[in-house]
Amino acid sequence: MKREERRQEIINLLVESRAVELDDIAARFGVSKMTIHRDLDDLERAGVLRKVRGGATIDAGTQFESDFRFRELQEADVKRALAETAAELVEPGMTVMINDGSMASVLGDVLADKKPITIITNNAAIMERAKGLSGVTLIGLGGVYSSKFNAYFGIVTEEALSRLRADIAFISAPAASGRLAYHMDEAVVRTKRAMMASSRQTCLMINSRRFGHTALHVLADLADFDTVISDKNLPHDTSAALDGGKTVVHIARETTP
Amino acid sequence: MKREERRQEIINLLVESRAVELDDIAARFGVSKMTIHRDLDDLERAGVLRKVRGGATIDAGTQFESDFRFRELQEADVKRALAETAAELVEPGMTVMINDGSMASVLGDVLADKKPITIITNNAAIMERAKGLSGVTLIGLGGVYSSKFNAYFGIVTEEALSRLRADIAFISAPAASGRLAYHMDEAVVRTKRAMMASSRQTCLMINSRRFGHTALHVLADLADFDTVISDKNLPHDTSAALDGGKTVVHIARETTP
DNA sequence: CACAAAATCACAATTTTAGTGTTATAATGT
DNA sequence: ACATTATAACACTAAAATTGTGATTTTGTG
Repeated sequence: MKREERRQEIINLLVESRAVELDDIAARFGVSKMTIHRDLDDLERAGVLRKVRGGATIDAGTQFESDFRFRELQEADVKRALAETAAELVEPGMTVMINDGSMASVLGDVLADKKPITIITNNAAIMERAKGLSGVTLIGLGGVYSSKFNAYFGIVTEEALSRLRADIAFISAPAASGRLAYHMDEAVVRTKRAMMASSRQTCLMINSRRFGHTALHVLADLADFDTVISDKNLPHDTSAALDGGKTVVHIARETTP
Repeated sequence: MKREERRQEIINLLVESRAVELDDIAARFGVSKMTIHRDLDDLERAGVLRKVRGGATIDAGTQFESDFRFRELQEADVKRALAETAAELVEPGMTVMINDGSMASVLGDVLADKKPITIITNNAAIMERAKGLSGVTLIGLGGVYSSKFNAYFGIVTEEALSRLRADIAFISAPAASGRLAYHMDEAVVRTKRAMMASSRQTCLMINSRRFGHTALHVLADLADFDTVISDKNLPHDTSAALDGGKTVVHIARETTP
């Protein structure tokens, strides 16, 4: 087991049980306590957890859940599966919009294979990676940078979007319930909506775990999207509610069982 | 001597003599020819030189001089001196625009001390570094990414600028002669001009070595700027031509004699 | 076209770096 | 006060990066 896997596992444990004990995880992974100390120190520096005597806890509810670096680490396999399913909607030569979020950054990587391609995004992680690639025309959206989301937002972003048009927009959301998707931040909602308005087709990418939660602002009705991509645990009521409408639901198949 | 030092030295040799011989540099650094081959291959991939049989040459005038990664390495001391002089024009709380170019990126770093500050830029290097800083509000301009300049340009950039207003704009130029500054790329010229138009004050930062050259497009008359910052080798005819006008000329003092 | 010089390739040898464990010392909570 | 837990310093190991060697291919030139 590699270092990063171990750290990912520690995070998973934390998400489930809110707290972990140092001795416990050292034994579980068969490494020394010192190594676990170092893991926890680094994860603390990254803002993912809080070290306490004898272990670590998660700062649930607050900063943490909306923290980019945390989400960056979470459930990489599901993200990749969704991204690969989404990539099937894209042909070389298309212009795609991709929004903020770690799921979206994974999509950015996957789409690099579809070149030539034009990527329009406000997501700083995608910009950073797409910069170097030949065959990818990168259009950054600009705006006020938000470190919380590692992306750009605001009037500048929205106006830029109003002048652009893409073949398809890939949108992600941190919460959904029934047929509605939610987001806690107004500026982010506005940018996502502007992307949807500027694209011929729209696609929502959402991990099934995000269902059953809500947030302050309604982002959109799932039926507003042409395509919804999720995984096999997508709640039944949601898929039933979309049945018969224009929205096509794709269930990503697991690549790593 | 480490790999990167050796490569930097190869670039320095190349800048001086326009061409280098493979056997020659292999002997000089006491490494095998194979290693030099690999150095040259990588530098060629980075767009810094052109491999020829038996060695390598610099593509003067063309691609090379306008290559970001090359300029990034060159004359770091002069750049820093100019940037520090420029920083004196900035007070905490101000909104500044910074254009593309390696000189500008250095300014970005120096300005980080003046916080709180708002930085508006199309320069990807600055965005990357300013992202992490607290006290710095970063407004990215967006646009089509250009790897040649490591920055964003185009209609999106210009329209964003038309909606913004800064206290001061810092502009740099790769060539100047007499009282005119030049640039080889039309899109870049338009962005620089848009920045000038959207700022209360304008400041040109230019290494004296850039004088005596021209390029396809005239960027601006030096007298259009409120301030011109250069070093002690600024040509006499230029400083004379600005004398008596509104433009203030600052000569950066060398920090490393 | 031949052939010497140069370039490339594939692999082995070497150096460097990242990750981990051990032990000694300091800090902490009850 | 003292049993735990945390930190620091150093040594060891595995992995990755860098370099060199010799075989093989390509290139320019007479």
